[in-house]
Amino acid sequence: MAGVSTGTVDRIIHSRGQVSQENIDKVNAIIKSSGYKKNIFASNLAFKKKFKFGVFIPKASGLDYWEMPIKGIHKAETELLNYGVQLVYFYYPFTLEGFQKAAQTVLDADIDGLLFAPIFFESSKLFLTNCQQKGWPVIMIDSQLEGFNQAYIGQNAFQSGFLAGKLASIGLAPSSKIMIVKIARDIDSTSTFQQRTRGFYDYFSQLKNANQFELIETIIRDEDNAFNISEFSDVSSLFVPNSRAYLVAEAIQKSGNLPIRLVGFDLLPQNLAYLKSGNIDFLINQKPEEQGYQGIQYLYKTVVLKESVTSLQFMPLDIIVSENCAFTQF
Amino acid sequence: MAGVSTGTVDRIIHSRGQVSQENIDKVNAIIKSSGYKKNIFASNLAFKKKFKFGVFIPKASGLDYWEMPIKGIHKAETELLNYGVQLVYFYYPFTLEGFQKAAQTVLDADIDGLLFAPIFFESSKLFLTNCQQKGWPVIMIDSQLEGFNQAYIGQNAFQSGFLAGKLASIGLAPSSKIMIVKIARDIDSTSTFQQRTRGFYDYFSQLKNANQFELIETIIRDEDNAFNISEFSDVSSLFVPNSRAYLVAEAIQKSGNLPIRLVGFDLLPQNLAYLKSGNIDFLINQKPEEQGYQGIQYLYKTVVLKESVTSLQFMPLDIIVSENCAFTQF
DNA sequence: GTGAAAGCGCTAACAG
DNA sequence: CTGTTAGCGCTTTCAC
Repeated sequence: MAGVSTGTVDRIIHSRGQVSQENIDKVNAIIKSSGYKKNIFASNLAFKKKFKFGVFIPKASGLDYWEMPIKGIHKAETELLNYGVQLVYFYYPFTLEGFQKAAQTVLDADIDGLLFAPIFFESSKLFLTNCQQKGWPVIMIDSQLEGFNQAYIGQNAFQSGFLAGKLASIGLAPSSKIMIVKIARDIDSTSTFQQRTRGFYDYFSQLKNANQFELIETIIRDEDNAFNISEFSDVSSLFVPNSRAYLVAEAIQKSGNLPIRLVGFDLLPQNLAYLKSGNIDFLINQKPEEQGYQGIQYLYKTVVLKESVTSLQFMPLDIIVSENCAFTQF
Repeated sequence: MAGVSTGTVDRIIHSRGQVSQENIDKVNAIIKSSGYKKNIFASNLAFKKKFKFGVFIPKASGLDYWEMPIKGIHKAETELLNYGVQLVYFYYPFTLEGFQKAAQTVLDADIDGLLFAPIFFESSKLFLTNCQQKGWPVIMIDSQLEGFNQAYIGQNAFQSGFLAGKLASIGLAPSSKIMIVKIARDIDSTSTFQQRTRGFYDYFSQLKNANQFELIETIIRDEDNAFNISEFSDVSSLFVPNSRAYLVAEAIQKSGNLPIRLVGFDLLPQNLAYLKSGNIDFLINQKPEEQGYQGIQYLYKTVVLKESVTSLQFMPLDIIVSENCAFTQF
């Protein structure tokens, strides 16, 4: 239509340069007016390059949280198999040293994009700077690296704690005692953990009658140490700001199923078991499978399809009780 | 590999016949052992046919529920535009006659698959039988047509009522009064409505102490009739088994924000407003946008990609409170 | 029954 | 800067 060859049109569409401005304008005008859209089938057929995306997350061991994002990542991998996408996995043992060692391997790899869980904040910042220098598109899941304007898929940790405040207190008699149970190896004093706790407190401070509940805390440093719930028999509701609610649930069950409200995070098999037995009342689901799946899809859309995608996607704050846990997706 | 031409292989793969059994076996064996998968891009490129899917749902009017699935359908439509998919919309006025009239139009249409909301049960059964005779792949959303072994994406209505029972009663003092508010034009006495109500009752009958709560009902036939909440000031918790909780919330607000728990369905703008104002406590989200989106994707995968997809997909029972409503997807 | 061959629309390498 | 052309893997027609 423009009186030029397909080669010229191709150069214009893909901005490969080496075309006269005159032709660029002419062709772009025709593309617009004729509503031309390229045929994806023909395009993918002819375009043979394979894309490699790195997956840089902690190694799942046993009934681990990190099995869950992997599940979603595998799903995306299967779906994109015929679409010229290949994943390269970099798992690392869940220690700072393990992370740092693996980080170097990742940086040496030949990849076109990266899915990354920035667990270790300081090291992650350094690592991310290196990635940016290489010009890699990076999508982060699970934890948000503040101060970096990078793509992130995961929950708003503050808001999830805020929500937990509601769940821990709804329907409770005024002046009830609510306790935060901090089961924290040092690794867990992550920003996510802190932000959830802050959000939890914030919920109560914004209530119209701020003194309606009494908030206390207890800290358990060693998670092997049995939690003695009977010490806290006057507490109505418990909040565990990480995935270890099952440890508390176990204690409650052993003490004869005390009727204490318990709110926690993550659909680990252990947590689900106590949800069904009634010892855990609410779990907030981070949708880790979805995070993994969406993360890979993000890379596909960004790198392969060159679409512009919103880079900040907060996962919904999914409330799970025993009555709806069988119907969660994935 | 089998020493035959591509033509022969093609005839075998598509079961077009006119091939010797010997070759059929030989080629099938090779396909299996070599793990051959056909290149979907090349296939679709050579196979020039465009696919038309019908969308057969009620016409949305104003701030209507049916705007929501359409949102998801449009999203899928945009995504699949370049993939040889075209949608044809058949909207109908939300009456039995409107449905029946439109149904005939749909049956006369030239489409390769159908997304369908079987609101009017009896007529839908007849319609569906006709679709099956035409060999159309059909995906139903919103309501499940029992007795038909057809693809469905939507909630399990019974279980959503069961969940509502939990939400309506959690934390309540024993012997509290809980009321079901049936705001039903006759149209609403749908199976979905009934099933939710049954699920709600079932929740209370399976409680260990079945007499813990007192359940009552009230029926409002004409939704323009103001609901007089002050008649029920001894009620602790209300359940509205359809999307009209906002009518009750309005009454509560007008009566001075009585502290009554209110549980309803669907994130209509009106409902969301009362969720934020605190007059509605829980909404169960059917994810109608997701249903529309997934429905079209189902047709695409089934018809275009010829993948086998699970045909029964229950939507999650999504619990929305004011603390997480800003983070729902879509 | 079977094989040969002409596209499908696009990409990318090559020759000017 | 521009045009030409050989595929990409599959479908389908036509000839045998």
